[in-house]
Amino acid sequence: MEVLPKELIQKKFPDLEDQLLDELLSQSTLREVEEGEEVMRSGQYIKSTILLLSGLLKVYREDDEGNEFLMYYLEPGSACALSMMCTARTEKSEIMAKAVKDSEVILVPSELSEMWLGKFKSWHNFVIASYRQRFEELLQTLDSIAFKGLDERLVFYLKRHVKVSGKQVKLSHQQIADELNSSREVISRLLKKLEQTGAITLHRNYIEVHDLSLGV
Amino acid sequence: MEVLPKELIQKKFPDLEDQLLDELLSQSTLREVEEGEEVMRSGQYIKSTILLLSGLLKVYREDDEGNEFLMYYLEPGSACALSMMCTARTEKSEIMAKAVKDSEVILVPSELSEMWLGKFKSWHNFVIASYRQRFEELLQTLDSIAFKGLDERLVFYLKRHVKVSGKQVKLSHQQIADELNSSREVISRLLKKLEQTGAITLHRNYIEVHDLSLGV
DNA sequence: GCATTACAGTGACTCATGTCACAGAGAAGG
DNA sequence: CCTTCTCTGTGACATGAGTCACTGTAATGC
Repeated sequence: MEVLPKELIQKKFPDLEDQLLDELLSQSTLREVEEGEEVMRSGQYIKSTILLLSGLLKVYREDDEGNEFLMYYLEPGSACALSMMCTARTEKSEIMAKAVKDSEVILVPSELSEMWLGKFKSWHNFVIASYRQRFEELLQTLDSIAFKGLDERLVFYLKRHVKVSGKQVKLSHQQIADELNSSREVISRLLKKLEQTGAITLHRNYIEVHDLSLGV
Repeated sequence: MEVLPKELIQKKFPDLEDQLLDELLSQSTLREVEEGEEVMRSGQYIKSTILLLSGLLKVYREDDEGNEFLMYYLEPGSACALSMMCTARTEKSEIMAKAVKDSEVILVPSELSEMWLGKFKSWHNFVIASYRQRFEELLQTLDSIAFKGLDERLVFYLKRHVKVSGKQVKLSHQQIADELNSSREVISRLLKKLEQTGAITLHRNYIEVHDLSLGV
């Protein structure tokens, strides 16, 4: 357990009121997670709200057979709505959060979070806003799965990735396939096509994105 | 505009505090919608929160080409979280709510709803609970699309339908196909298979559900 | 009662994805 | 330098789902 730098939190979460920050500082814990490490799993341990201070998390679904798909990324300054959401986790699949980069997260015990809802207007707004944003993102994901072919989903996926991590996409085809719940060979082929349109350039273990609008 | 029967609302929304009900009664409007009528469309008109008093609504997504798929059903006593959620509706697709049966909805202007969040603890809880529940249901839908084949999705769909409307499913194959974003012929075949397992019996314009667990 | 319409069933075909089986090319480690 | 592993590329094939064309059959309307 470390000292939380108030200024940093304030910078990342500018909408939270001062008094709340003080409580946050005194009552929550900071945790550093390494790239690849699992941050949470729905319904595991004591539920706490997770605030992301630095780094990058991905939130994804995993079913009983090990299939997974990406729900969305979480960037610093945002909260993992799940921890508040998932009262009853659904039958067979779980929601997982994993660090994509080394990250720092703040863990807020649920009772506290619950209490703050009534006590601090800014916390309340923050939570509501989080719900909204996640809901929207989830809808987008849903859309892309329901209506689009894998080719478009791949472009959508790359766009999101570029947005959070820049144009050097350091992923193997296998990893991408996993997150789209597809298979490597198929992704390889689609990526090849994208390369032919000039949208991207393929390298070993990373992809250079030029202009994804060419890939449609 | 009619008089809202307080007792009825109280019965359907037992968790809302008394004082809130009074404000609700005096400041919101009751609207009756007929089966098949559109209740809302994301981003249309003034946004208001919708409380369902009686009947049944379905909430679904529709993309620019007229494809649609069902998100979830709303039963009396629940709120349409969307109206609060969808600040920025996403590019090309819209969320729609349509009455499956004749229904009565209460329209709460957004400013009011917003204000109540701070003023009434019970409203606040109600809203949070709604968010949670919708989120969960959306996740379930997402799951079924992402991981399951159309056969399982059909079973999942029928189950939901039975839950809200009973074992006499009065739908044509075409309607089902639409809500699953599939095509009639395919649904016909799958239904046929289900009939062969004894899970259902097919009739013209309606399906009799016996035991969907046979259909897996 | 006859014509029309909506719904349901079926076979043939296409297309997108997924799977299997390999092969080559870099990386990594000794 | 040689071995081994991981990542990538590709062809052949299987499967699920969508589409087309057509038939039959119950409901509806005049």
